[in-house]
Amino acid sequence: MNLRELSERLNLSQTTVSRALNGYPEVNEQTRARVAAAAAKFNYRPNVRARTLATGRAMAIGHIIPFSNQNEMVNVVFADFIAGAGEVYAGHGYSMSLALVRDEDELSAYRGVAEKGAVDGIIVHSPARDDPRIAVLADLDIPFLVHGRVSEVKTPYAWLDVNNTCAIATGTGHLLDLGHRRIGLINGEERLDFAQRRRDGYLAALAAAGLAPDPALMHSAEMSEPRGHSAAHRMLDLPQPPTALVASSLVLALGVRRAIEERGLRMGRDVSVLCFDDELSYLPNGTDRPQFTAMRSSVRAAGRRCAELLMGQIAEPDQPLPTELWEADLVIGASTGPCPQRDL
Amino acid sequence: MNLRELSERLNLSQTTVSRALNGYPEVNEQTRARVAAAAAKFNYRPNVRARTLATGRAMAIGHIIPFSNQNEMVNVVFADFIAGAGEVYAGHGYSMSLALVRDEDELSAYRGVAEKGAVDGIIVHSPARDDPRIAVLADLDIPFLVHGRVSEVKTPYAWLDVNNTCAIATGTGHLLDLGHRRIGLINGEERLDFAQRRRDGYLAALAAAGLAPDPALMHSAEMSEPRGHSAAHRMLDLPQPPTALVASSLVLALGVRRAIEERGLRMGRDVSVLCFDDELSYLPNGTDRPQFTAMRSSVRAAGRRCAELLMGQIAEPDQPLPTELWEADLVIGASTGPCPQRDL
DNA sequence: TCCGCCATTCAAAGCGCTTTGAAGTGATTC
DNA sequence: GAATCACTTCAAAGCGCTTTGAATGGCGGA
Repeated sequence: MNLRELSERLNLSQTTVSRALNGYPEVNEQTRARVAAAAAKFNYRPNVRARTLATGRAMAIGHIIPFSNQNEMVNVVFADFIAGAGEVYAGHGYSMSLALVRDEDELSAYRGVAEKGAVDGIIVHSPARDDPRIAVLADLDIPFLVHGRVSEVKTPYAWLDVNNTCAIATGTGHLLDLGHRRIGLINGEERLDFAQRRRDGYLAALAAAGLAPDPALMHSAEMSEPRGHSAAHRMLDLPQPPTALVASSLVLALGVRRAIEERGLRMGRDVSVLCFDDELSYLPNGTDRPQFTAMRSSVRAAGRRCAELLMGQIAEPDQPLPTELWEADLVIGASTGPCPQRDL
Repeated sequence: MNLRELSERLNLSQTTVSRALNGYPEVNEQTRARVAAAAAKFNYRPNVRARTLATGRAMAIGHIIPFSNQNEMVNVVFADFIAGAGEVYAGHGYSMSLALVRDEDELSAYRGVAEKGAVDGIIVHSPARDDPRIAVLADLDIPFLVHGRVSEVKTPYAWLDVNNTCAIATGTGHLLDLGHRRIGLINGEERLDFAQRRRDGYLAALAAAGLAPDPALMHSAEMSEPRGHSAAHRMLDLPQPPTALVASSLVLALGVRRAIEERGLRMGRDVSVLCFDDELSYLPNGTDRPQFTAMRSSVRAAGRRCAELLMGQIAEPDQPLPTELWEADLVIGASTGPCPQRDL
């Protein structure tokens, strides 16, 4: 059942039927009711493909998720971000088009997704420091918004980011306040922008306390549980082990905790742990008395907001490009405590 | 730059240009080269919307992820499944359209996604025992495939599932072989089909060993870390606590482990834990000496296979509906050991 | 009675591509 | 020299919708 058939059945023109169904005012209310009834009766649904061709809008947002070959890990936060964005899209009649893209086909993939007309806008995930995607997208002349930032790109672009530097500086400062002096950092891959910024925050906090960084206390790798586990072990094996660890994600922190406990130590007493908590729905850190002391910022909320900002950009392309910087909250949990007076 | 413009520039008809670009044989190789060069030069990309209208195929697969209001948790396995499916789609020129759907708008959402022509096929996630979606989709007359099964639906439909009953029966049997007699089950929500089947497997193994199930040792809730944690505590608080626990997912098992350690017990010695491991990329259980003894089946591989099966169905609609049942592997890890001879 | 106006409705022109059926070339065959 | 054929190319008809610009008819005011 298509528009032509329906309009023939009703003895009306396609124009009138289309307008009746789309709520245009220049249709007699009686006619509109008749059309609506027939549409329901014959179970008519307009063909999306034809509609998008005619209107010129795809009513879809593209999300491009990069994943490399060496490291097939799908970003842990991705599901929650998508959930947040998806909620908003649904409320606005947009659909969401996902593309998982291997690093090496990045460029072609952008063409694939942004290929003329498949989507009205794009959200860029997991940007690297000098992410080439920004230039490509700017060139493609399609609205896009970056979840995160791209330090090395100086041309303006739309983004929403957590203040990672400040967050980790605050967190590290909290550990310093507790008296810790040897503090390790277990970070994500530092080619990614957020990880680089978190590292900056860590270094800034140490510097502010007059401490020199120790390369042996800085680790960077993909953010999985076993990585956190092995990195923590390695640091705790040092002649001068850290008394506190900063983990760049809750998943890493889980591995850190396992390592601590395997050594017969207690987290929060013998070793303090602070992590960044994206408030993932399936890995909640607790509300009243969180398991981990953390810098907290909901990635799901970020997804929602990114969706809103991008749709706003699409609706009003002449507005300045939106940028938003969110501050993370420090929440005190059970994983931190005063520095043990080990050598006194 | 569209096809018409390009063909005018080349002094060729749209037909020839279209055929040249799409690899049809009836085009002079010299002409084809000329067309290809011009297309590259003018950066021509065919408009996807127009193409799908003309061909009648959307070249997109829809994924519908349900989430309820009480429980906003996005299925943990979802990201990995999507990653697997996405890889396969990319290789076949398909794109992936996601819809996050609140339980209450389920029906309308199906119309939204399957709305005439938006997608060529649909993958159904997290089916419940008597999932109403199957009937709706069958009615919509669009190819679809269920990841999991729907026990109460008797009409044929395409599916791919892990043999959950058998997997958990095997796992529980393993614990029984180790001498455990009080074994707890920490399951997912049992309105979901897979959880129901896992429960069946647990009960079957107990029955085979001549043991009666104890309701106090059976827990069912959403699969998050804190739920595993609280459920384990509750069971270990019983006058006759279990000596072994079966957890329906690795995330639950993480909470279980935390509870065990909080009580000063050691997992694998004092309390054995067996879980179902979906081989999530960011929560690997280890390969040589896994942290947890587990029934293992890769959800990413399932995603890949589901995508293949669905695309096969779309390509050859007259073939019988595919169904596939996968067996999970028992992998022995550090979390299980012989039943402690507590009261002897 | 005529005119202009408002409320409806319509025919037709796209949107940009694919695909059908026909036609224009030489070259080859009888 | 006419007929056949393979190889290329083309004009035009969709695909199913939206939207423009025009037409229709009923009505009150002049």
